[in-house]
Amino acid sequence: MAATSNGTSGGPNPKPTTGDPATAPASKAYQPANVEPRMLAKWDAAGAFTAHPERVLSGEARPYCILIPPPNVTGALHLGHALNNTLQDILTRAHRMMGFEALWMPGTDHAGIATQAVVERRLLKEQGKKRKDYTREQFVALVQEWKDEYEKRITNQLKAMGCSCDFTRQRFTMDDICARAVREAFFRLFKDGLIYRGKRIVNWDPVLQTAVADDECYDEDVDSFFYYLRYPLVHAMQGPLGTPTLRVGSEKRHSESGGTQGGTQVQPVTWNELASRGYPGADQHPGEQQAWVTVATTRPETYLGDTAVALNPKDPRAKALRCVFVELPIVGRVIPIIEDDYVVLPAAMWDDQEAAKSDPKAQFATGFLKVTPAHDPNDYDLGVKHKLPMINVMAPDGSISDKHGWSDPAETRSAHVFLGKTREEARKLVIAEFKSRNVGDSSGGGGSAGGPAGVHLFEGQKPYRHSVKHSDRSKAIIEPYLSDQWFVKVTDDRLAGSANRALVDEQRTGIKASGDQGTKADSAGDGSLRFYPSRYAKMYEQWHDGIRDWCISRQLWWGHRIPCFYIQISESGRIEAGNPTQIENLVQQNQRHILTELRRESELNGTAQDIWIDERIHAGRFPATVSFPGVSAGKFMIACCKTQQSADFLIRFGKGTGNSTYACDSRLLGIWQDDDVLDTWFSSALWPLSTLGWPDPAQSPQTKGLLEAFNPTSVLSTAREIITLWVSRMVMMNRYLLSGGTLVPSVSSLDNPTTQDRSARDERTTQGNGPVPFRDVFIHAVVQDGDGKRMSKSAGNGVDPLDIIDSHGADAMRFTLAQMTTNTQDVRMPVKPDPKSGKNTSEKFDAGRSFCNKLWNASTGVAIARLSKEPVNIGSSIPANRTLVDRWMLSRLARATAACESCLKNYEFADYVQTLYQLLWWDFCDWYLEAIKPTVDASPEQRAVLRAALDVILRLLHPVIPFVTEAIFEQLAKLPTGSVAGVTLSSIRGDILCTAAWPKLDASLIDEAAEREFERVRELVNTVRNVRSEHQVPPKRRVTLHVSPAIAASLSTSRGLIETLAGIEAIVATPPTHGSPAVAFRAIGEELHLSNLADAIDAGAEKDRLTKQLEQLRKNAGAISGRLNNPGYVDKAPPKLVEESKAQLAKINDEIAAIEGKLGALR
RNA sequence: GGGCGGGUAGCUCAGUUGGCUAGAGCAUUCGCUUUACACGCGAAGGGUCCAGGGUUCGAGUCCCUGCCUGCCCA
Repeated sequence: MAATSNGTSGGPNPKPTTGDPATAPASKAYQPANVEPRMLAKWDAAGAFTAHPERVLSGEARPYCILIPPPNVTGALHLGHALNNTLQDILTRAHRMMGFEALWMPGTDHAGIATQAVVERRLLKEQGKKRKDYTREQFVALVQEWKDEYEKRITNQLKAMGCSCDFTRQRFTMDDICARAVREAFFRLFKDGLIYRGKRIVNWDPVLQTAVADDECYDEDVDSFFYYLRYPLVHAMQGPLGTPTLRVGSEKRHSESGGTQGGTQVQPVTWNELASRGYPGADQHPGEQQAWVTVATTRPETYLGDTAVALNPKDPRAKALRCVFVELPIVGRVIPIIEDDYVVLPAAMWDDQEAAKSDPKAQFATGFLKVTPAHDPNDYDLGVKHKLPMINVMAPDGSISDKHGWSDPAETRSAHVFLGKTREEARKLVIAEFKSRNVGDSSGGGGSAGGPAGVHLFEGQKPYRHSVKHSDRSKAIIEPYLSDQWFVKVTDDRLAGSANRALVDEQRTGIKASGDQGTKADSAGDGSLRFYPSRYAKMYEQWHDGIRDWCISRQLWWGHRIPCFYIQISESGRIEAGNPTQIENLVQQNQRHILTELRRESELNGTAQDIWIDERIHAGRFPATVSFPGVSAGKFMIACCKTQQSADFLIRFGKGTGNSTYACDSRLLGIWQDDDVLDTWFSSALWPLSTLGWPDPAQSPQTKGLLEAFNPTSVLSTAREIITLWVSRMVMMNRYLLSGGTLVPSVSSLDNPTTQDRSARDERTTQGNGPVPFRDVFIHAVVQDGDGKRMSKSAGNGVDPLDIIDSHGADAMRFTLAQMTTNTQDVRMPVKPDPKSGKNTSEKFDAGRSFCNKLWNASTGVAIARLSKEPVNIGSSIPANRTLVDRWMLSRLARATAACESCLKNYEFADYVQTLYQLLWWDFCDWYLEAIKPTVDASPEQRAVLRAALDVILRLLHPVIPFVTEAIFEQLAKLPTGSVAGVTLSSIRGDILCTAAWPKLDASLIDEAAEREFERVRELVNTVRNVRSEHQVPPKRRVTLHVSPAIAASLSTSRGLIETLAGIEAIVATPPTHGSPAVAFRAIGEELHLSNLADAIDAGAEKDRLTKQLEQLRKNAGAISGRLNNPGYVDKAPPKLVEESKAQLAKINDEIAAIEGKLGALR
């Protein structure tokens, strides 16, 4: 998509700018709406966020790059995005100021199934139309409109939040640049044997008729039943390999005879026979009656696809059942009984009855499990293990069908009753049919109810509540469905192994710190990927240890279409439809001919290297015939294309040779592309490559130089559930596709494609060693509501960032979100509707608003006001001239700057914000500004420090609250600058704050003596304030502080400070006049007095105050002396600590004595 | 079922290798229209650090068990 301008015209902030708020304040409070749009325009005009890769490539600047986790175009951004984007912006802005060439790449994700489902729902609701009422192209165009709309909304939200993204380089996962990367990646992985097509059980959504991923499903408890079905036992002839031939059911067969059908003889097994084989409980049944086993199932309708019954080898019945078969009622299929310890024993057979009670399945189990490999993932595994046939009995819409793998009903009319029924209908019908039949009835017999001697096929049902998978998008119950899908072989060591090796050693389990090498076969890691917080590394590693191949095909229209092509060969009436062997032969005979021709022509027109002609079909890797959804008989996979041109050529080739006749009188009818699209995560996995222009950045001015300059990127900031879905896949793709150090991967020669697999294997052992896509992964917290529930629109507890921006301002939102970002996994945001607007909001954002207001008022109302009155003199602050409070302030600034740098490095956002909160509010506003008010107008030196202090604070705060700081900086920048030795405040570009340099404060500014002395002042002031408050001295009343001559001398430099801050008329070195109203108190280790508090001292209040103090002191003294009386403490604790305790106790005891004396005097 | 978090003041959360009287913001109470800020200033109250056991001179912090709660994976 085209680059979007960084203008504010489309911005969501509706309020117009009403002029310079500094000169025309309508209200005393900071009004973000008056400032934010103007700052956006300013940044835009400066092109401040456009990255310059050439500066990195030339060595002028180090790169700093963050790729935005692309939000879905399904909807607008929510608070979770706001949090993540705030953090990314803090990092980006800070590093930009630190002199890095910063690129924050924005973009959006096409979110295949989610977006398609949203658009389909809207079309149905608004126009009553379904997807298939449109052509594929029409429908995709409609989704594209939706995408354009939401992409715009998302972009505007990002801008309103102040995100310093490089909007000139915005990407979309389906734009041309990303599409090129997808084709290239698919092509390479396919060619290298890392993408394959295969049959698997997938989560099938029968409504949307597509495979969906686990993360697109949710589990919900459903009230259901366990049904108990009886399967009659029979003898059957063995197949050639000792397995029984599946016998097709028959109308003709009678239970009493051993009729033959399809070469298999079937005879009932009687209870007598089982009894003779030692089957427990067989003698409880009439001896001549046909025996049965009872399977327990929650899904009776799938019995149509059963291909075995399984029981546990430890089951005492197992031995007697060997070499016996089961005949599926109605269908008549004869299936084997297999033994597998996967099967849960019924509770009664457990050795440990307690454990059996706690296993709900054991409570319901009969010990016999029906095995339906095509409709249950566990059964599928059993099917593979025991080499069972897989019979799919459903159509893609979930109805019972004989067109997708089930062929027996064609020969048995009885089973026809199920065809076309939905899963729910089929379930009822199966139960009804079982209820109407007896064991021993002919399988196809007419439904007569069991006579008195008959035993119902239906044994009963028990209520059972269990969790059932549903599709997120359609809410339909997921059908485990066997179908043809595309897979990435992530289990390959070049992918999963390489992802684990990317972790830094200290974050890998199984890697000992030193010495014990080789505990893991792949212990030689690259060590460049690091998780913050580190615990997530374990999750990442475990994911790869248990990873399964990744199903990447989706039966959707919205997405990257799989770049693989099929040919169809007509059968000229000579081939029996659906006959695998004949079709296979046809392929064998025709394919080479067609492919040879194709290769020759593609070489002639220059697209040969972009077409991977797949001859592995000969090795049986790709099944020639497929009778499953999406592919019909006679259609074969032939090639994978890398470019649109090569695809076009292929289609032309198909058309042009449509009349050519090949062997067996068959003809090439055409070539067309696979209908499926790729899982959205496939394109997301390439995000660090595609956004930076891979495979050929030079092709577009937007991407030129990006890949070389910015991959590996600096950090990925994302949510934890994304670790498995996205982080892992990006690492695998980046490392694989950039391995070998070549940016543009060379396409291997096609000279010898049939042996490619083996001949290239040795070279490939070095593949997967490319760079990681990002060095750090920061996992941020999940925003929850006040009850710990995840925020979502559907739950009604969501908060829209734009609402917060309207009510509190973008800075306030950012500040609050950053403040909440501690190392925990969740952050709670109590939500309540705003009484005025009805929109959801949270009081938590008040903190951010107050903070911005405080900064605004302190800056404009005090600092800038004073600086404007008496400009700073150039060269005016050198250390020798600094007052205590200036030295202290500079020391605080130097410490805060260092703390901020450390926090940013470690992704400690809450600490970063806390540091700045304390610096601004406690240090700068509460103490520094108050302290300098009486002196600053007369002191050029102090004005220089004030100016520098504000400047440093603005720079440190800018990454968190960019708007208000930029607006203040605008005013500050107009004032002349004085230098403050030790403080460097420079600019990278222009005179705006977002490209001002990060402040440099010399470590020598850290002044411990000034801090100690200021602490004394602060203690004294606090104590005086406390005494005043206890005695209810009116705030305006000036009191007199009496100190000893020694203290008076030591306070000489801070006398004015103390007088200002504590409301003191004078500090005198004489005791209060005897008999005058005065209060004694202790502070800074001395006994001091305040006089002139009031005309008369309230003795009662004073007594209360002292008594309270005394209690506290005695408690403390008790604790310390208790410790000192403990011999263990004195012997074992560090001596320094013991000494400190002793000194402390002495001091407290002194104070206790002094207060006791005073209390005595008061009585 | 496997793995990972959390449980500290009324609320939301800090609390570094175990060591000063366990902190902050909001809320509450009291005082204040003070010349930047009531989105403010000054002061105060408020905690059996989930429970039980263990290690230690000393545990909110380390170990074990249990309870509650949330998430990820299967």
